[in-house]
Amino acid sequence: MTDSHYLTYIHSTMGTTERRARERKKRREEILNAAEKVFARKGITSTTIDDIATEAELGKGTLYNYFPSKEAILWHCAVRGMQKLRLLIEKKISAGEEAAKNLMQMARAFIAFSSAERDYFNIFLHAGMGFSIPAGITESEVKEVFEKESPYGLIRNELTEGQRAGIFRADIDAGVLSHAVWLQFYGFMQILSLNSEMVEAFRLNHNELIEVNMQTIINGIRDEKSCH
Amino acid sequence: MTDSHYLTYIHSTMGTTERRARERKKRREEILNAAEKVFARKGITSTTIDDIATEAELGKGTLYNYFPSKEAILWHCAVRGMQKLRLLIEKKISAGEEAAKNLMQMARAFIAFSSAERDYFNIFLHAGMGFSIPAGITESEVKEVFEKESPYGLIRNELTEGQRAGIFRADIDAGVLSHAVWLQFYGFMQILSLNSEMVEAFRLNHNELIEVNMQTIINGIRDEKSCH
Amino acid sequence: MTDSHYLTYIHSTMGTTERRARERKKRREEILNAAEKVFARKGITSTTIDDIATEAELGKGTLYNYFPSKEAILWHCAVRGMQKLRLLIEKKISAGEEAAKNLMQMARAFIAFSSAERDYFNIFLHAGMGFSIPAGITESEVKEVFEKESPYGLIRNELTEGQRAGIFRADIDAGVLSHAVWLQFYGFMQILSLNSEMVEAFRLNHNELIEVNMQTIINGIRDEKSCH
Amino acid sequence: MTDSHYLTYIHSTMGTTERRARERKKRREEILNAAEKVFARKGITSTTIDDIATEAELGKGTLYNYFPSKEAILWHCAVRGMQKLRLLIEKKISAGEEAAKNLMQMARAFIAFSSAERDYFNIFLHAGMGFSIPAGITESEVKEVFEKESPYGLIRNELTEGQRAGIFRADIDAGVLSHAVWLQFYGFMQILSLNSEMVEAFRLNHNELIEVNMQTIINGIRDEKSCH
DNA sequence: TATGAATGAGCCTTCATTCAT
DNA sequence: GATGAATGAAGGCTCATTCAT
Repeated sequence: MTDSHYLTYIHSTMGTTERRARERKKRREEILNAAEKVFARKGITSTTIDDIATEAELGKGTLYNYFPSKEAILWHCAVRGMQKLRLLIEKKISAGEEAAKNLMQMARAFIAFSSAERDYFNIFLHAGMGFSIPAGITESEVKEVFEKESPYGLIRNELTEGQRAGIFRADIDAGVLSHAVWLQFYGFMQILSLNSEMVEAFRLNHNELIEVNMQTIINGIRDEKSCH
Repeated sequence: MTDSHYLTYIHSTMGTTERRARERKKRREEILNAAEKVFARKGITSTTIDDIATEAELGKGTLYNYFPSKEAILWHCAVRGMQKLRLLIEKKISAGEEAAKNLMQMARAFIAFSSAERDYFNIFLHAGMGFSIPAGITESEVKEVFEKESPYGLIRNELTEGQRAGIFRADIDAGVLSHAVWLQFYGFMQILSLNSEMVEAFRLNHNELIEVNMQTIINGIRDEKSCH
Repeated sequence: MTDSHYLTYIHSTMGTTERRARERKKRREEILNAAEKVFARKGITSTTIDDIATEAELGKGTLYNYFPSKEAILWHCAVRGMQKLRLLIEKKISAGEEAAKNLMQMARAFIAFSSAERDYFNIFLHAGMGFSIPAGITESEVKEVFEKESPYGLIRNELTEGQRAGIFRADIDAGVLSHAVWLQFYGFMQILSLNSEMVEAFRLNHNELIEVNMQTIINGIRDEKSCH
Repeated sequence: MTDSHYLTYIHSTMGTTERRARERKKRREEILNAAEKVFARKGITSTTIDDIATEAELGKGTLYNYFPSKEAILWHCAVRGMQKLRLLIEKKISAGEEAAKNLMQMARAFIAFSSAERDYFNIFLHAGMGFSIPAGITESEVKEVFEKESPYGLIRNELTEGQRAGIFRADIDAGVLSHAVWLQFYGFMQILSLNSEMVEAFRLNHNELIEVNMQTIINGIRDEKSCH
């Protein structure tokens, strides 16, 4: 019974717990990976728990050791999407830049994302992401994700900055304006992603549509006095 | 067997085809009425064909003599909603008025509708309305409805007029711009209607949010040169 | 258009409705027949809806057009069992006979039934029959069945008569006494039916046990003064 | 490494087997304690192995080191209940007392127990206790428990004594009579415990019902000649 | 011995659609 | 045209038990 032995014991105990937690986390991620794949391949409503389990090469029951319901799996996929989107946006903006330019950069990141990760928009919609509260998830969880993981916070920063600099209309509360802009960005991308067939049927150019839209929004919030 | 009886018989024979068509149409409407009631009461995904049949006081099979599928019923409800919305908008605009004012009036009609007929927004969303192509409905049917029954045409008129008058940016094709605006109006209302809980959770003012949004869109498409 | 034609029309309409009802009833009975068979063969908890559907040569969904749940099917089987038991008892008693003799006849009918229709006792138990209120069935339904279909009413008649004749103790309210006796008959048969293995393990004679028990109960309620 | 440390080590080695056995037994009891708590709280059918493991603050797998199955856990809970009941009864009877009085005392103990420990009756019922043979438990184990731990033996003693004293009918074998009485006591309590709702629905007095029943049973086995 | 992740058969129920009458 | 009984695939979720560590 040396100290080292004792320490080893402690250490191994700590290691076990840690390893367990690490593996649990990894498994969770694998399940979400599998879910995303199947959602993309089969569509969300057609995806069954079995499909996800098969894709994850796990037993059906195992999934329920990690998530309380199918809906929760979907929601957590959506959270990941938000995180990805936010990271993408963060890369495109810079602290010193003019707010309107940053906002336009954000918009472009949105565009890039919506085109590269179209599946996430379906997930966002079905998860009620971007705003509603799914069963099994608490309101505060949703709020926290919204504020910390979604791009909302970034938008708000730019808007506040832009108002201070006199570029954006200051007659509207920054909170309200940020929500409005977020919902515009978001709602538009979502509706577009839902309806790609019709965009094609009308022979519209998807990217042009988005570009126009984003410019419109940003123009729309400019302080009119700043225009000359 | 009186004359009147006989005459009635003759008469009914003569008009049989017409009457048949009239009655068929009436029955269709009744089914849609029933469907809308149930959709509003139980929510769309929870509504079954049985529910609609019961509400319509018809046999379940009868519904299938009038519509090819449940989805089609939903879609036709959505078409009705579009028609209602369009009528509402038409009342608010006038031919001689300035395009920007007419557009703002349209926006207000949208707001009024989305609040008075919230159920229709759910129907729009679930029907994939506003853009996608449901099973059992042909693409051309969808296109026709979109162009003739939806407010899209009205928006397009105003935008064209506004571009001609130099008020709205003319560097963008009217078709693209109209789609962009329509999608903005529509997508925003929809996302809002889906997420009233979170609007409340964040203590936002629903109407203010809408008003700001609508103004932003219209401001956004103004010709910047027109501003001084 | 003769009267007869008219009448025929009416008649055929009536006939259709009637036939429908008749067939519905018949189908219900067939389902219950099938259920009873499977319950007896596989045991109640092991029986699945699929088993019953297969036995009934019907689709699984069809069963749900006739009964709201598996539990309800079980309960209705139990009701039938009660009716059978009551009929059997009614045959064994006669209006003019002495109450104690009639009661003993009842007891014998109980014995006969519990041995011939042992499966019903399992059904009674699992259905919570004889007293409790299963989901999907209203309390008043249960009460009505208990009073009209179960042997309870017959027991009560005899006890009242026996009290009047001075044979049974009259110091106890007839209602209470009837319930007590019913529960004794019933509970005893049930516990016995549940535990036939152990009866065999102890090499007890099943019928003797029952006979002794029944006599004991009837002796037990005799008016002690009547004894000399 | 102090002496005490060393001594402890020696000591623990010497007594290891004993201590092991002691601890094993203790652990078993803890599991049963936990199980009983959960059974009472959640109802037996709704209780899962996980629930029990959580309540016992043990891993799920550990339970399987102590009991072969969930059913076995339930059965051992039932055995404990029997022991409690038997102890309760033993306190109420005295060797010198008349058999009929002792029997009535037993009945009262039964009543007290069924009311104070209602959960045990549910356990008894679900364990098939009182008579049947659960999987994982041998017939001889069941028999032994029945004879040594259940109140059956006490009942049998009194009946034999009562027969000898000429108070109870001697025309029936003591074994059969004891079983009959035991089943009556037991079956009646059980059926009552299952059906408290209906007892209330019929506005019956629970305690009166029991008292009447118990008296009836005891009266029923009296030797009729002994009555004057 | 203790653990808890993994398992997967199994269950009840729903519901859009068909079709014989 | 009207009806509603019949269908059966499909789906989300549970949970006793096993087993590698």
